Amino acid sequence: MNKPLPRIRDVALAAGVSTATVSRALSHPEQVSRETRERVLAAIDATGYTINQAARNLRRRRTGAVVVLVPNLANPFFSKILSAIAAEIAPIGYNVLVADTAPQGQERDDERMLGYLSNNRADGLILLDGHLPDELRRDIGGSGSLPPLVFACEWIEGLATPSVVIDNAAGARLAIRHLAELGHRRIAHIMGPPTNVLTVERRRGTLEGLAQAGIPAREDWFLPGDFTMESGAAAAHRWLACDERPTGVFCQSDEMAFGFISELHRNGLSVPRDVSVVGFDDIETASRYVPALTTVHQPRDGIGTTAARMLLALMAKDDEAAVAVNAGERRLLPVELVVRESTRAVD
Amino acid sequence: MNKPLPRIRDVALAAGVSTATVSRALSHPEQVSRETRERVLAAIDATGYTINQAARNLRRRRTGAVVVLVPNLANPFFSKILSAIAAEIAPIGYNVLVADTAPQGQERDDERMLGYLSNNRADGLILLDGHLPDELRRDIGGSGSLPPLVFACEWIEGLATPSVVIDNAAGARLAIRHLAELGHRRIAHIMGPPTNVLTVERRRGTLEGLAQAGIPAREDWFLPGDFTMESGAAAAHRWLACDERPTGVFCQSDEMAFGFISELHRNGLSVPRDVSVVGFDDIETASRYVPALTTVHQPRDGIGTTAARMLLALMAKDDEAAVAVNAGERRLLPVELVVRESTRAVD
DNA sequence: CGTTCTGTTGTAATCGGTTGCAACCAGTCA
DNA sequence: TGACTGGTTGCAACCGATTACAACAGAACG
Repeated sequence: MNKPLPRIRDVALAAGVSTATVSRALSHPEQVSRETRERVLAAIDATGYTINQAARNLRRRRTGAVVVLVPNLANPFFSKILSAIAAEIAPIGYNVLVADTAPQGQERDDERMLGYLSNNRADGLILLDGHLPDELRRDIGGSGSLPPLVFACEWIEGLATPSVVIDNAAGARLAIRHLAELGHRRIAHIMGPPTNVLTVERRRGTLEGLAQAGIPAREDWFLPGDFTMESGAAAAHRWLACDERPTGVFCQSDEMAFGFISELHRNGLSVPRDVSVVGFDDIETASRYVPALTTVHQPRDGIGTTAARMLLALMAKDDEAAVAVNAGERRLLPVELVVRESTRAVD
Repeated sequence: MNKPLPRIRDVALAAGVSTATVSRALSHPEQVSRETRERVLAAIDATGYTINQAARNLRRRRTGAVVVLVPNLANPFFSKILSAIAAEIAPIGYNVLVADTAPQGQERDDERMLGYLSNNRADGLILLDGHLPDELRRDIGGSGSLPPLVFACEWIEGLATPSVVIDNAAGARLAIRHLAELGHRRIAHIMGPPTNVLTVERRRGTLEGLAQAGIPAREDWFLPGDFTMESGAAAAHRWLACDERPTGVFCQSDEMAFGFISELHRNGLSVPRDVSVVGFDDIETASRYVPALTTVHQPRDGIGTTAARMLLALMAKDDEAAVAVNAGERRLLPVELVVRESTRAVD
């Protein structure tokens, strides 16, 4: 039933050449005469040979894989980016290996995460998670034995690593300005996890936006959250409890906006009638929510694609100098505000 | 900068033993005396040794990877299942390799997909996509050189392959019965892609449900769709055009329900006031949609977890007979209806 | 015609672990 | 004391590709 797979030797035999020639016909076709090449290809066809990646990788001293560390695979925001990365990298012949840094139901397993990073596991690394174990931060900083690596979306403050990110502060400013232009003066702000870099940046942008609009910031209207729908719902209760309710709310993620809006709905309130809401991310559902969500658009495809291309570039060049040049490069992708139905002018 | 990684030989040297002993200390600790084992572990620590997977895999004639074929990574429904699979498989020491069978922006690349299936790419396979190239179907049917494989969610009619699926027809019956019990007699049905097995099953369940409720099926109320929000929106227009509009709509996916509802909303209609809507899947957003969506719940975690465990079991046993027993096993997971706000009794 | 060059092919070492087999040791038993 | 046992360990042959190097043939050249 499980007959042994044909090896390169079998192909060589069938084609009447040496294994070296077969190997070259596959890896460096230009080094083989047309005639032999065709004979080899025919033999491969005849034998049904497929290359043994493990052997090739061992000899070539590489792994043929790119690891993508995702904070939460189940989150559509990340899976879309992952999808774009895969679409870019897989056709080149690399395997895309996903690692969920915070798998559901399990606690973070730093041990295993570190395992992914050792450079005999992958030839390249894309990190969508800026929240890494300290041990690793040290590795990245020092010249540890890490493969080329690119951050996407998130990053680690103070580390000069290539990364592709959006202008989070600018996005937040856009959101606030939009609300301000609609006449909102009492603006609440639902935030992400306190230690998250995105939270910090968007918070900064929010403060700047408020300042630009001449609206004094009220810290008690900066509500805690963690990017999830549930935390958005929790924030809704805090909002309901305000004695002077803000008329506009900027949520640091679309999912929190959904949670917020749906919880208000359960309490008989409606958006944008009773309050205007702006999200952040522009995930797929945003345009099909009720009401369609006004939000800050992130080019998720672009993020994934760009990160993948940067990584491939890094992996391609062994040239130390060139790598050094790119070391700290931070590609900044533009954000834009998409105005839909969830915001309206104050009465 | 890029000093060579320590090899097993270096560890052996440091510990004063042979490479064989180091290898055994790692792979078969019980075969090594406690004393030596500790010495080896200390040496590993001291040298910073990490095992070279390519070498190990080559020698062990395995790949250490499990491939998951996903129809659409960007779809939260699948990414959640993938997440569950990863959570189950990664801790065991396997790499989880994802392959998007229909990557965005690119056409299906059957050539590459087949590459993933050759058993020197992965030790096991989980297929979330029942729509496979013919060439492959043949491989699965025959005793080709495929690794153990499990279908999840979808499957291929007529192939005796282990699979974990939900009772799609039962789910559809539940949905229809619910609408019928609320007094709906004019019921529309928005379907998935015609060739999809899920579409077929759910359509069958729908017909059965209608029959059980004594409602004659009206084929002109079976609207085409493809599981996406956009197709749901398109169906909304067909519904609007009906001269005698159905009062209840069963959508074969939550996303189509979102599309349908949001498009009605844009046209000034509201759910469940003007029409009751039932979805299918119970994706994360369903409970936070406005209105919260009544839908057929799929245990996505359970699907992923079960599929992963079945695969691991298959991979573990070399026992041909045992494999044969499991060959056609179809694990059926239960569905249930979650009643929320998007449905109500007819006036 | 001898020499050099170019293009093609084969030989064999190598990548870095794993594991069958044999050697060895100490302890047990007759 | 010698045979035997069971537990540890080392030797060396693998796994299956890649590639440095050498060999060789034919072309081009003086």
